[in-house]
Amino acid sequence: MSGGLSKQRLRLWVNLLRTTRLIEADLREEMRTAYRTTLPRFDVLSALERHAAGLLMGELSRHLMVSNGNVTGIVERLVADGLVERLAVEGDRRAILVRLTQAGAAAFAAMAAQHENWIDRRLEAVGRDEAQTVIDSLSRIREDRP
Amino acid sequence: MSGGLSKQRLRLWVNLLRTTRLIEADLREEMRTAYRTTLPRFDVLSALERHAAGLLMGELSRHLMVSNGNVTGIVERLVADGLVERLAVEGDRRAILVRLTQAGAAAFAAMAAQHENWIDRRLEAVGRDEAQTVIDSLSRIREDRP
DNA sequence: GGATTTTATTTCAAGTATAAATTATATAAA
DNA sequence: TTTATATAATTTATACTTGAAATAAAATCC
Repeated sequence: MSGGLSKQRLRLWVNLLRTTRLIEADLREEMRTAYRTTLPRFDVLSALERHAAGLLMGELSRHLMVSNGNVTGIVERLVADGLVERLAVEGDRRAILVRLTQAGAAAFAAMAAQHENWIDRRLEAVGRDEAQTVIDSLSRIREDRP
Repeated sequence: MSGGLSKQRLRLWVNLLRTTRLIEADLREEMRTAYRTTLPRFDVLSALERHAAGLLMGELSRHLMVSNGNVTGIVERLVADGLVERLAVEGDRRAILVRLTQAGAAAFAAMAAQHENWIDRRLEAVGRDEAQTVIDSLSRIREDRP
């Protein structure tokens, strides 16, 4: 045993989990009261906003790191609300392209600005360099695993 | 605007979320295949293991940072499996004390050792000092907000 | 003591999540 | 071509999750 290093890593994991959950809870509450929406819906809109040409259901699922079937349901509700549209894909009749509608893009723009503010306040305790340090560590963790 | 600091904090949040989700997905898969169980169940057992005298439902819910009603369901299933027991609380007939059974303690002990190994491998990329640095940053984020 | 409020938990409806099975289509191989 | 295999998405069954409402018991007020 390497001097309790594995215990230290376990502590890191617990800290990661608790911090993420805490911030997620705050964001969920803000989203709910300010926009009557949920985090998963926001996440979908956010991914689509970064891909103006649209995304396939599978791509969306991989971007968000949630299961395929899950995305089906969330997109369904967003379509029902007119924020998202589904389009047939030229040359592959299995695939479906999902894209923001104008209403969806507008709704997202308003939310995204507030979202950035909430995060800014929530992470007030970290400055630029410290943030970069943590980002680097997290990136290395994610990349370490082929 | 402070030179894009809020954008940097947003990047930090995205990194936090992606890393946590990635590790959670790995752990869920390990838990499922190795022990036919789920992360939420493991989390409940873990909290109870750290409190041998048991926890009230409300305490459990606060520890795990999940809603009250949620804990009810998970504990229910753990009770059905004989890993957890519910006890009346002397002097307060509203409260319910939840505690590991012997079987639950044994099951958890086996899982916990493996869990630490999985985390150790998953966080191989970070050493002791780096881990401490990240833990400090995360702790400060959590504490910054009364 | 009795009314009011607070606290502890459960129930409920709706949404989110997974894994496994299914459907439909596309691609490759024989 | 026919057959086999792979891919894209949905459906299904089950579990997790929340917020709000309901229940019940305690604590506080007057």
